[in-house]
Amino acid sequence: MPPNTAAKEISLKVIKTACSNCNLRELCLPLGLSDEEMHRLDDLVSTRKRIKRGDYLYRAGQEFDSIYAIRSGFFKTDVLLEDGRDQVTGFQMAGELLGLDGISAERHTCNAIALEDSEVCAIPFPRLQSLSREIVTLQHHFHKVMSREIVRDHGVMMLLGTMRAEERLAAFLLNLSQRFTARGFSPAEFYLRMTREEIGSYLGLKLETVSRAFSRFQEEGLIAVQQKHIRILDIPGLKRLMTHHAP
Amino acid sequence: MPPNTAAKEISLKVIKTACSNCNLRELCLPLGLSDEEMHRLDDLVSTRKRIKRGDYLYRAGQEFDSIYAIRSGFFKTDVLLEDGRDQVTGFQMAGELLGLDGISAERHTCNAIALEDSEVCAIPFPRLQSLSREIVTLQHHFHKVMSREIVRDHGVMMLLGTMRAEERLAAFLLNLSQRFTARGFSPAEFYLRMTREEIGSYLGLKLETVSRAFSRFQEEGLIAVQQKHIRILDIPGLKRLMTHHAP
DNA sequence: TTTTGCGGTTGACATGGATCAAGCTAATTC
DNA sequence: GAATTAGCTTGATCCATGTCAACCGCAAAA
Repeated sequence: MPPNTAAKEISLKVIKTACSNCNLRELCLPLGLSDEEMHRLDDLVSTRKRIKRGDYLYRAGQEFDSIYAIRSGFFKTDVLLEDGRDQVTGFQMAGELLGLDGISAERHTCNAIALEDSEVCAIPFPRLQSLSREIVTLQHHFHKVMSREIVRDHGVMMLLGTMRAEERLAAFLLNLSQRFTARGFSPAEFYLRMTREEIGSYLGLKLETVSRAFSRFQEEGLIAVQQKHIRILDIPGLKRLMTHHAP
Repeated sequence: MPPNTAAKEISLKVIKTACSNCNLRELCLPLGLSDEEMHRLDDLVSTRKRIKRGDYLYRAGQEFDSIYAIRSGFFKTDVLLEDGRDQVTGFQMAGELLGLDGISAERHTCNAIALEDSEVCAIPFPRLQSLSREIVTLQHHFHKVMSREIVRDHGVMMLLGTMRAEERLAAFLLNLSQRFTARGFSPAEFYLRMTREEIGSYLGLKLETVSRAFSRFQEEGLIAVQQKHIRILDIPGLKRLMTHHAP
């Protein structure tokens, strides 16, 4: 192999690691930054990490030092209660941040587990804090990201507190669809990365209930399910289900 | 009235408005700041606002410009769904912050309603952002406060997703008890500021279920209830209820 | 003081989702 | 390619909580 080829490969790799060349920059932390600012962020976000399917990115109780931006792949986060019960608190995909809950006690409060082979950018939190004191846009955006997480959680609380099983699942599918769309994928057709049990845990339901709801949706022509492959056939129908099925 | 008395009163009032003289400073935003830093925060947090019982501090949809620190009183926040369903997303007491959800879209996403006559300090958010670029401790603390809110929400999701009615109520009472304790009140005896319906909405239960759970706790000698007056008789008993009643 | 009404309690009954159980499907391992 | 297994589907039954309804009690209004 001629040496210049190797050099090119290396340099390509370096370029690909930078925020400024990441195709997720409009979804992720760099949103709204100028070129100059983004290059300063590049220095910070240099560590990339591969996580195999099933592996932990971090565990509850571990010391917190970085937040993570998902570059590719799919994660779930879950919380464990002392008595063994656990709950999935979220599913995260490319361009989303993991670890914000750890800031509060400087210790992670949940587990983050890859649901497929994934790649994340580690962002050392103290350095992010310094940089966001210098780059106002970064500070503002970071605050918005944290706040958005709070709003998202309120949505989940709403779902768990007031919706019935089928409404919850409809809301879940519509949410996935919308997030896939934002990433340039089909809004109507996707593979679920999580099991029925994980969906159930997230939605406060048992896996059997999730399965039955999928079957019902299929019978009613709202979706086509084949294991983890989902095609949404009637988005307005799913939306109607959510608003008109009030008790 | 001699003029110097009036002057004294005014100056007292001014002093009382400042963070540096607020007895909540160890719970609230100023936590960890030096005297000099706290005085700089004082300038920012100058606007006090009284909210009568039943009145809105802000409403979902309103433009966001400030977060609020509760100086005295008690609030609830709730989210409304299009179809009329609503859910209480939290109860807030003195020293806690309201409005963090509004940062994300620069618009409040929930209603904040006083459950008793209350007083809040308005903190203009853009100014808080500037100041936290200058005062590192303030920046760090603010990040922790936001993160703590995320962790709290995960706790509620856990509660709504995996706990049964009596466990939820036990968790709720223990949480109140602990927060009252942190404010120097009795851990065992307090008045609820909210109705059974509001508790139910927060816990994802109907008011009848809440009422029955209260009665059951009383029968079992865990608490003494008389309307809104609660005395916790057996804190370990309530804790046991939460961990050993797993399905 | 009496009236009114909201919030709370309690009972009887209904039901959505949990639980238990069996069988199926499609990966993964051998 | 067969065997194994994790994940999924479906049916039968059960139970916690919701629903509906009656009544109680305290606080505000008259």
